[in-house]
Amino acid sequence: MTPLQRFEEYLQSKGLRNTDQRRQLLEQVFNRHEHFDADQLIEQLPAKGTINYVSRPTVYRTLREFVDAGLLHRFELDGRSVYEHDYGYPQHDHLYCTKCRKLIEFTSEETIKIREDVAKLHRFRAKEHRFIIHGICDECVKKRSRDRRQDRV
Amino acid sequence: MTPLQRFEEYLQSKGLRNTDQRRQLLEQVFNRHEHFDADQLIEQLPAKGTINYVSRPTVYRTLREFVDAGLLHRFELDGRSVYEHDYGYPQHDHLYCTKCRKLIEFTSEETIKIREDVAKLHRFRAKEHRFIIHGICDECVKKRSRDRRQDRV
DNA sequence: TTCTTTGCAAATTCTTTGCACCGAA
DNA sequence: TTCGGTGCAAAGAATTTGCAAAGAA
Repeated sequence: MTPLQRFEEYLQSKGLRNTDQRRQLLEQVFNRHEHFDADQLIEQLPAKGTINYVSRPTVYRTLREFVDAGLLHRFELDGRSVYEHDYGYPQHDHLYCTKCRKLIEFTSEETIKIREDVAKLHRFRAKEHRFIIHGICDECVKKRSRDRRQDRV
Repeated sequence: MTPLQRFEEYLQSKGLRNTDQRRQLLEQVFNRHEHFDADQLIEQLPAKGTINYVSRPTVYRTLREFVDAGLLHRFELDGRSVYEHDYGYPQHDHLYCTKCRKLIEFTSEETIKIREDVAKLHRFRAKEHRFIIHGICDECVKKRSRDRRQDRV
């Protein structure tokens, strides 16, 4: 089932309507695979006054629906919401470069095991988790040492 | 070295000043060990008009200094900043009950190992990490099933 | 004295809401 | 025809900033 089909089913089940704006946003969101926030999505949409324009409140409302429908994952980074594909996409965690703000995905079976062990130990009903490792990515480390060399010349 | 001594040293090294407000906030913050956000801290401070009142902007500015000084850790939860003791306190991660909003600490050596392995694999300079498991704590599970039983009566 | 700090008010950033009109089913 | 959806403007929540007065060293 494609994200579109899945979303249509969700709308049906909730008695919601399939509008131009929702289709437009779904297409933009599943067009590419990168992580994004509300502003980045709005930037890649048709501008105000153009055809297919979608207002900011509608973007926020629709992103919430995508999360409810199980199409997107939401998490917080630097105080704002970041979204990524969820539907049909395997569980993973992230490395976050605090220099270039890039998110790198990683998977580790160990993580799930820790989650289960810890939850059992604390009698805790784990629903989901966020494991984010902050640091500097390889590119930024290289760029920085290059810059330092040039500074000395 | 107590947090106060450590902070005084930090202020010295930066050429900053030891004010009533900073001392007041340090005392309030290290008085208890719970996690807190800016609002919770402000609530436990003397009210406006009272002696030892500290304004909201100063609370935010000072919390940032405590983080810079290595006294506090900051992380994001539900879109706002949460602080906890860092200085002299061992590394740990959290279970977060989405029902009662309680934060439960846990430690796991495995977590550090995953962080190291993943960082090496991706040539990533890891500085810190946030591992938060969302779910329902034991108390809330029990309370909920109690409520359900009563509903049926 | 000098330069940092503070409180106030206002600005910012991100997100949500009220409401009148529009539109899918 | 009936509700749900949309855009607009405005409201909110959390946090930050400009500035003049107060205060530490």
